[in-house]
Amino acid sequence: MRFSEFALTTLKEVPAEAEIVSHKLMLRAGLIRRLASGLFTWMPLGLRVLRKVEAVVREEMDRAGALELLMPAVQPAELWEESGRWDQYGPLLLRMHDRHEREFCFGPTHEEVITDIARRELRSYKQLPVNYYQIQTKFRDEIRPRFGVMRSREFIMKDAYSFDIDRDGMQASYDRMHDAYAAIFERLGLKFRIVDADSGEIGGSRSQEFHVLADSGEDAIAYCDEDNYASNIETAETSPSGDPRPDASQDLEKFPTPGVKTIAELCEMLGITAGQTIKTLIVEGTNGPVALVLRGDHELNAVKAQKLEGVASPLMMADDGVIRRALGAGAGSLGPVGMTLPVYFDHAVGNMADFSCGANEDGFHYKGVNFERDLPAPDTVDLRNVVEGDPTPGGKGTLSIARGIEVGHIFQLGTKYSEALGATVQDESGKNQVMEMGCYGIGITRIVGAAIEQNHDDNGIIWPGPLAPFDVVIVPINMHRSDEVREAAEALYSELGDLGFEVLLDDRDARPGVKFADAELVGIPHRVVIGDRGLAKGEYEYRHRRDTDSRDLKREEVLNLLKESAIS
RNA sequence: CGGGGCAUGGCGCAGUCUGGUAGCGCAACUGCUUUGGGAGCAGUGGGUCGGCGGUUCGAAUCCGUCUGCCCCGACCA
Repeated sequence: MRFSEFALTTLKEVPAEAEIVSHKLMLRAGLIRRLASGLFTWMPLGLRVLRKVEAVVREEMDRAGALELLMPAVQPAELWEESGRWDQYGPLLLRMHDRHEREFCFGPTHEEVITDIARRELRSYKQLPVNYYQIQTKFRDEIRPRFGVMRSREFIMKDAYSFDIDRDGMQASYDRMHDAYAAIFERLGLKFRIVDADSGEIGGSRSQEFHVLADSGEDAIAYCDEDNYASNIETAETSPSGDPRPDASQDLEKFPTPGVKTIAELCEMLGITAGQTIKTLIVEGTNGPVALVLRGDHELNAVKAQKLEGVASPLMMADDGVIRRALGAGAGSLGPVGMTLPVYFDHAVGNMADFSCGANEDGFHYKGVNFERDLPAPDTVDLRNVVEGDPTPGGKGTLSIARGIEVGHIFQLGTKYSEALGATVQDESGKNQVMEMGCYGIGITRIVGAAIEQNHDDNGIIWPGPLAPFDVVIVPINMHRSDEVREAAEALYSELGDLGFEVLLDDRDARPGVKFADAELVGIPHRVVIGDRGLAKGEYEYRHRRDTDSRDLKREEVLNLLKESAIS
């Protein structure tokens, strides 16, 4: 491709809408342009990258025995009513109707459609296992689209669905996808981690997420390499410490704390740390509000809390009126002493002694509170997010916390959808069996953003080789004034093209600095500079995007080096 | 959806408080000079100042209203 024919516009200044690096760089390098909130056009350069991702995903899916098909993006409401999700899915689902007033939605996912296909196509256990996949545009009417392509409303997803006769078969299909996903992210050259996850809205039992590690990631991951453990923080479990509770050494004292509303304020007033306090959160319950008690420095884990008996799911904090009616005090002055609501204590609270907490009376707190003396010893449950240094569930190490971008998610669905839609096959004895399903998603468009988050510097993008829109950029210096330079550049351009490289020839009549800056912004891995200066010595200048210095090489050396890089 | 902010050429912004000629930088176009790290000079094009309504002799500027976008929270590939 000749730069002069590529209609690429790069930006020196960043549009104000962009906040994270990948979004800024994608706009500046001309990969994407925004149409409306959460809607992006993939420009020619960006599309080249997208296609690279697709190609790798497709190859590995095919290799794993999955079958590609393509389902409609628009889906009839009836199917969603059959699965029960028409009412469940809520505003995330973009609904519409046709000229006959029939209801449809723009598919946010395709469990319903694929299960419908499966129940029509699959008759016998002999046809199983089957794993269908597609690479297709989804729409989710996100509450808050942001970060460019990372959380857009329209996005491209690879979604796959496996069908098996029994649980063992499903497990095998799941394991194959697990391995295929690992191979995909490996090949794409991304640093990633596989973590245990909550199965959430889609339903089902086992589920794991694939996270690209990046500081800007929206998810927190708890992991421990010694113990071979990794989990989304949503599902990382804590257990009671085996240590005995210390004895009480202080007397219970109630004291005035006018204006103290937060743990931080309480700590400042008493000169203690948050770890010596207790916070009491009131959430909506299925049968009136429920109190959740955590150590002051810990964070409530919503996924864990909403699974507790009597707690409303999805989790909702009780509003101030409810709290006041139930306890006679505001949110800043609550505590477990004399608590009249059903209450859950976090494991970590069970080990506390001489702690401080609210007195359930506005403007008053207790200090020197102790279990078994001031309130009954608690049964404890897992309520909080793990923190750095917590023991692993296996007990062999301690947890570290990293941030990640979720680019893949695999689920064991079981029979949730096959049951609802009646997707059965006959088994060996001729009896109808409900098929066991798994589903497997990869955010194709998100991968592009995630790759940039992980691979960039001050000058721009540094594409991992397999993702690069071009392999090589040729930068001729003064091409329009030097016949030697022009001929050398043209010759190299066509030769590399013949060798199968994707080459960008920067044939613009621009100053060198402009070309260098664009080459770096766009992030093409290999750069070959050709100028009169080097040609006089029979040399080209080569530099990899990751290198800080360039090397003067003979033409043959450049060719060999590129050929070698293509093999590895 | 709740809270905060913004809307002025393609992009980044000033001007708004205190009403009176729409401006700067980048980008684009033309010409000349220049050519190894985002060049210089001269010139050109492009904006109903987000929409609608109001106040006023006069509105980018004041008032009302609507829309769009961004940021902070619950959702997710």
